[in-house]
Amino acid sequence: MSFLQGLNEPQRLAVTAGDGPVLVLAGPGSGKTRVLTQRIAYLIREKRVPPWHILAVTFTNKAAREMRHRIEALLGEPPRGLTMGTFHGTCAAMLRREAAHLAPYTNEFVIFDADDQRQVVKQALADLNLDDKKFPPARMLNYISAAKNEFITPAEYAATNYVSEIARRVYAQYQKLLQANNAMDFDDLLMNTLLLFDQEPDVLAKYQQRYHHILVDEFQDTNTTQYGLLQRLALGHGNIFVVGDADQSIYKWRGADVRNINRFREQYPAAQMILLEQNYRSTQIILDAAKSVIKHNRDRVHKELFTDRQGGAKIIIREAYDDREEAVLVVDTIARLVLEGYEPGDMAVMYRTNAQSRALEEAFLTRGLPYKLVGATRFYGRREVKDIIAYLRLVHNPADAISFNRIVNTPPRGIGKKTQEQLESWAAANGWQPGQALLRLATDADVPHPFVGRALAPLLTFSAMLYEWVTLSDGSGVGEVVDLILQDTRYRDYINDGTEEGEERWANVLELRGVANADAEISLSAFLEQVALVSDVDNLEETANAPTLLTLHAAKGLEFPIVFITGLEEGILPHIRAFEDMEELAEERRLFYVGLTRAKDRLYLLHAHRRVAYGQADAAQRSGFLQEIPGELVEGGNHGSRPDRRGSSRDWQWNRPAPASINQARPAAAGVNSPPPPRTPPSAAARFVSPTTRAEPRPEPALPARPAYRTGQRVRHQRFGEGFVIEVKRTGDDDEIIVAFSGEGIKRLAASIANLELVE
DNA sequence: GGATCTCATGTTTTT
DNA sequence: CATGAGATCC
Repeated sequence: MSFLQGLNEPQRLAVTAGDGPVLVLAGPGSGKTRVLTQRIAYLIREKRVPPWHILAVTFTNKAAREMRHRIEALLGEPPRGLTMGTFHGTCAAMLRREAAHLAPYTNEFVIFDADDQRQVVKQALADLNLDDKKFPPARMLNYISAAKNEFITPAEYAATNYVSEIARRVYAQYQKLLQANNAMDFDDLLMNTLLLFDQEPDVLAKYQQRYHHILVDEFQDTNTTQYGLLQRLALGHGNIFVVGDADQSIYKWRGADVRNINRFREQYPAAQMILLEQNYRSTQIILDAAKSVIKHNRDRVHKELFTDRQGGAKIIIREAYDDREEAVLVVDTIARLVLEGYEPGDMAVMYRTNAQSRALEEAFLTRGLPYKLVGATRFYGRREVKDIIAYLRLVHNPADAISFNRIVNTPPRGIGKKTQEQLESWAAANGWQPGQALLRLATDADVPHPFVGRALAPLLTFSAMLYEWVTLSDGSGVGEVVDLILQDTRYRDYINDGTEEGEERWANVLELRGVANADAEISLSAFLEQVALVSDVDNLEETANAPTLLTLHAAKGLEFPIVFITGLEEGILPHIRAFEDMEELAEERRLFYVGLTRAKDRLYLLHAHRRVAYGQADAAQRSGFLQEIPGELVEGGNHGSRPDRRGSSRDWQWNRPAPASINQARPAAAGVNSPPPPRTPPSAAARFVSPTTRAEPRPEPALPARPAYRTGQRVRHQRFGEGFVIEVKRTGDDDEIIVAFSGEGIKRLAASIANLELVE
């Protein structure tokens, strides 16, 4: 029984638990993924449960993929028929299969993302003659989403005040529009599945009979609707195995309800409860810090987490002058740790908001170091990518008015506002959506229509194109359809305007084309579903050996030997929006806790003295959460405000970090040209690196040596090739060198980074 | 009809 | 700052 080996007692209990409800409360790093995968393997191998009788739900596609691989490794063969995926993905599949019960939906329904949702809300507001200034679409969407997460239909929606009464009406109209577009939003996937279960007992019975065992990961982040789905499916056999950790609940804002854990215990009083308290991930120091922090939350069930990894490197807390400097500190430290033998891919930098990635990216780019970025401007959120997907969606589902509106005149083809209005009213009069109306023009030459004069020609052209694509899509690969669309619309000319940005956009289009071509067999429908449901973490490349930049939310479920958490300031973490509400503050603390517990070996916590927001720098205050870490766990102690720096009249030591590039980071490379040994404090980078990371005490590193660049000097650059120096600017600690390269034009380079070779 | 400009406006976290 | 909406001009 290889898959029971190496399990501790509670893990073994969980893996081999008998039938009936089981609740596993699993601390961070306690091997919950292991328990889930091994239990599935155990059920299949030992209990002779056919894989198709098992449903396993995870939070991300990536987690699902990983678990499937691990199960396959345990079994020695793929678990054929096992249903494993996200709630959304699993529900989408069921809805697609049961579309016959979903009128007016057809099985060609599309999934609308946040952008599309906003468009629909705006349309709904317009339909109801409501001012979208007074009722911002984003706010309306919050109401709508909250309702759906609570499994409340428009008819059941109880308005308690003026705004929620408006929200109720908008919600109702919004749903109508979605149906007219044959579209569902993310929440609908869950909600409509649950509605289907409740309205069609036969359908529910079918799935109850199919799934004898249900396993759920990240149970603390389920919402009411998801709970309802699980509860319905488990009626009867009651074989529901859930794993979660209330301390890692960080999606309350998305409708997740930690109380589902209590609800579960009430609903299944006989449920076995198993605590996983041994942490296999972090050092004692890191675990102790995390425990000290989370202890400040009230009303939580105490877990006694422990680890065998006694001791460990102390936690390093540093203040930078501003966010740019903070980023440089991080990158400097990463470069140094790499020199010490750590793999770049072993490191992650985490932050509260996506906007914070910017400074970090710049620091990496300046250094010429690669990084992996999760989120921010996600690939599938890019304008050009969304355009192409909108074309595909329209081909797939001509009723999709949102996609139609997006591309009807993109690229511009002479179908302006007025023509669009005309088209819309003509379509409405016939009970069509605009896309369907347009197709009529191509398929039915005699159809009476109101278009005359200038508007007619572009409409007919576009109509013929759309018809051509629809025809082609029947029986051809997605890639071919994409190619024809790109060709017909001359999309490249439109997007690639000769600027660097245009190049990039076109490259993104080509990348999407690559995705479409990757699988020759995939249907348009499956392709669209796939691109709608991927998350950023799903696309996280394992292979590239580079540090990962990601939000604390995205970090959930991941682990790294070395973790940096930046922006530990009041207003950032905890976020300013959480100040008023104790519950939200507790969630911010859990978020911090999640970040802390991602680290295996080393933890660096950073905050800045000034932070740029809205393009303006403001004084920032150290996060109160930092105070919750005991001083003995922190390198040099945990001093709230550090007297040696605070109150010093000048921040000069932060003004310009000495860039210690990888090539020059060898300590004290004092050459002939180097300045005298610093009376000045060491560079920011040097101060940041913990002394414990060094084998022995050594002199403070000197600033990098400065080779003698002179105007006219011929130099060679690794990437740019040969050129000659036009100008040398001595600036503070570094020289800026302006070089004219024969092939690449004029570049400004930082001497310490560029690593120029002198050419005779 | 379309391009370009200004202005204001607001940023958490995401399947 | 960065995006979006609205106005203005071609």
